[in-house]
Formats: sequence, C-alpha cells, structure tokens
Amino acid sequence: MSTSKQVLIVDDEAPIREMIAVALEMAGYQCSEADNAQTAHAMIVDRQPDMILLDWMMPNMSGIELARRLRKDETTAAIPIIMLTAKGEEENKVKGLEAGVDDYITKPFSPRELVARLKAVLRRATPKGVEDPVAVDGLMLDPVSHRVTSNDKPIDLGPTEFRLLQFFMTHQDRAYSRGQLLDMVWGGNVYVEERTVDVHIRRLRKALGKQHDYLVQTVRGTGYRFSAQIA
Amino acid sequence: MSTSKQVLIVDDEAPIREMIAVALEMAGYQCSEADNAQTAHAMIVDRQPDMILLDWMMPNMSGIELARRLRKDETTAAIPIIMLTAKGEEENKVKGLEAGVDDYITKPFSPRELVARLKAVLRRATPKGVEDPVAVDGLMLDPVSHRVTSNDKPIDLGPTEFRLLQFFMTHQDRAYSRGQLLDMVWGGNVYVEERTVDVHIRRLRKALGKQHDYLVQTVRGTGYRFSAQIA
DNA sequence: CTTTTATATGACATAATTGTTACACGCTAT
DNA sequence: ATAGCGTGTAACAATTATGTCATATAAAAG
Repeated sequence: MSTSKQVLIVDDEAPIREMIAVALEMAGYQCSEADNAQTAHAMIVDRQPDMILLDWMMPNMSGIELARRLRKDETTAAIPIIMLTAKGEEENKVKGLEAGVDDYITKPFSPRELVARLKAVLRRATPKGVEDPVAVDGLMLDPVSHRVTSNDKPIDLGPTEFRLLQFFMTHQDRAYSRGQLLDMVWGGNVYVEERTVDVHIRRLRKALGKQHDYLVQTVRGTGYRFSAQIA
Repeated sequence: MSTSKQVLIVDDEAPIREMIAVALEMAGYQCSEADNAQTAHAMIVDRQPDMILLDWMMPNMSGIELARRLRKDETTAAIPIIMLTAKGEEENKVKGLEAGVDDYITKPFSPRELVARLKAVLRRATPKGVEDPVAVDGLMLDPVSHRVTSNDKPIDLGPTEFRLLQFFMTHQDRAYSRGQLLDMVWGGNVYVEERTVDVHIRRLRKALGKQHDYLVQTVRGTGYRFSAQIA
C-alpha cells in the first residue's frame, strides 16, 4: 500500500479509539487519535488527514459541532467524515448529514463494517476526472482505457512503468532527477533506492522498443528526460 | 428487476437527497448522489447515469446551468433530466424546458409522485439505446429480452453477471477500478469487499467461455476493462 | 591510455496482485 | 422443512511486479 491514508480518530473513550486504530492499521491505514474536539480540530488543520472518524457525543464540543466547523473552513471542507454514534440516536442522522457528514455508523459495529464503509467513502470522495490521451511521434497513452500503443500496436507496461510514462508524457522536455521522479511517480513517502529508477527506466525503454526508446533520454549527472527531440 | 437504472441525485441539501435516494431504492433504482453541480458534472461524464434528478437552486453553478452544459455535450445530451424546484418558481419552468429538461417537479412532492414521473420519463425517453441490444464480436446482449448469446448460442448469467456485462458492453475501452465497478454495478450504497468483484469477473469470464472471455481484460494495478481490442 | 564515475543490464528473492475453488448464508419456490 | 440458486468471503495457488544486487558498459577526467 504505497499511498496509505491518514485517518484521524476522534473519540473521548480510549478503548474505543484503540479498537478502531488496531482495525484500521491492520487494513493498512495510518491512524492518529484525539480525545476531544478541540485538539482534534488543531490536528486536522495541522495535518490534513484523508478521513475523520468522529464520535457524536463528547465533552465540551460535540462531534457535530466540530463537523460544522470543519465544513465552513475551506481548507478542511473536503475531508470526508464518518460519524460514530450510539444505538438509538438515529434521530440525529439527519442533523449529521446536514452538517456535511459523509456516512454514519452506529455503535456497536464490527471492524469489518467500519473498514468497508471507510473504503466506500474514500472511494466516493475522490471523483476521478476525465483525462485526455497524450501522443508523441507514434506513441500514445490513453489514461482512460489505461492503454499504451506504439503505432497502434499495444504495449504492455507494469503499473509503475505506466505511471512513469504518463508522468513523462505530461512533462516533456524537462530533466528530472531520480529523486524528483521518485517523488512524482512513486509518491513522496516511500523509501527506495534511487537506482531503482534506473531499473524502471530500463524496463520502460525495453517496452517502448527500438521505435520509441529514444524518447527516454538520460541526462548524465542529473537524471532523465522525455523528449521527442533527439538530443 | 435486474436491469436497474442508475439515477444521479443532485441537490445541495443532504436530507433531501437521502429522502429521494431511499424512495428510489425501494422502487428498485440505484442511486448516486452529488451535492453540487461541479462534482455532478464529473460524475455524469464519468458514469453516464440513466437519469438525473437536478435541483434548481444550488450554490455556485445552478441546476439549469448544468443542464445546458450537459445538453451541449454529445455524450451526455441524451440523458433525461428531471428538475426539482421549490414552489413558486414556476416562471422558471419555461427556461428549464428550453434547456432541454425532460420533466419538472415542484417541491414538496411525494416519493410516489417522484417515482411515477421518473418512470414516465424513462419510458418515453429511453436514452440513446440503453434498451437496445449491444453486440461485440459474436457476443450479444439484449436488455429487453434479458438475454445474452455467444454466436447465437444462449449464455446464462446470474443477475450480477448480467449487470456487470451490460455495464461493460455499454462502457467499453475504459479501465475501471474495483471500487468504481462496485459503485456502478452493485450500486453506490453497498459495502462489499472489493475482492468480490474479482469473483464475479471470474464467473463472467467462465460463462463467456473461450470464445469471448478475452473481452474481459484485467488491467493490473487498476482493475478491469472490457474491450474487443486484444491487449 | 588509464582511472574514475555514472549509467545500463540481467538475475533474483520477495512482495503484491489476481485467479480459482470451496463454502456458508440467505432467499425462493416447492 | 428442503432443495436449489445466487452472493459474498475466505483460503490457497498462480502470476506478475518490484526493489536491490552484482556486473558490464560507457562517458568523463586525469
């Protein structure tokens, strides 16, 4: 899971937080915890988690109050929220949804259910935009069908090579260091050797074949560049 | 009711969306929701719903603006739209109809009325051949008779496999993640494991047999794609 | 023409993803 | 109830992808 999501758990009862955290971590998420709305708010503004699990009933500021506040702030408005509530508080569901909550789980719930709904919400929260195909020489990459063709002949690439090529084709004529490529293509927070980039470059070139491997150019002492100009 | 229709509900007020969604789901429709015109537009282009319920008044882009935009785009022009509007906005009715809206309901309305008019619109609109048979290679799916044939030999599919195939055949050459497939084929509000998709893919492939199983292609690291192009 | 440094390449072990089968549960109709 | 079907999950197998070496080549530097 290279792009593991940050989940903030807000609940005043420590055992519950623990339980949730364990479940989520087993599912590959990274968790932070807060035991009240105040510190939660601070943490959210500061760390911008990908998702918030928010208990309904808490001392001082209630969960819903926090939700409202987050929705008003532009920098936090888009973060999906799942409300946790005790059985029998169903009437509050409408209020919750009014406050912009994305989903709603009543305690007690199974870890499995929690993870499932969390996934569903995350899925929905990221509407995938429509991307246009890019082409150079006779090489075309279509993000929609997720296909690459060299003069109409299909080329098959591993996921990483695909992302690498996609990045290159949308950032042509510019040299990137291995470090930059790791950031952009692999995603910032993975630790892999820079040499790994070389290997994937090699794999990409191989897949492109004689016809198009010239597009991937090495910039000695710096990194690599994708360009149609034979430098 | 295995040929359930996808309805997108666009309204900025969550409780209203909820209410509508519940009503429609009880009537056998599958619902997605959007709370603003922007994301609605993205979802429409992406998922091509069978029907759109569109609130008149919304922040940023108004419903009518979205309607106009959809009508201009060839890929979305045929999707029927029902406008929701508050009482006393009757004057806008003309504008709405000018913009290509198919019907018009004033709030408040009963769920029963909504469903009735939705059915009526769907019946007479029958958007660009959603009810027409589709065929690829020698594989044909006829939504009306609810039949699938491979070179005129009948294939029998379970309900889910049928919907999956139908979705694929009407959305060819696009890679879909398991999550997206769950949203589109299973319906937005179910919480099932993503791996379940794999199993149904398998069942579908098996049913298609050697003759046509190549149409269902796996896009490693992403999901699946239905295409006649071998790759 | 060496030496030094940087990149290319092929091979591997391991990790991640997908395919496949089996099974249990809930429905429906008998 | 019972039998049959459709579904979702779990478990295991098969396949593919990834990162890291070790080594070969190639380009600059001396």
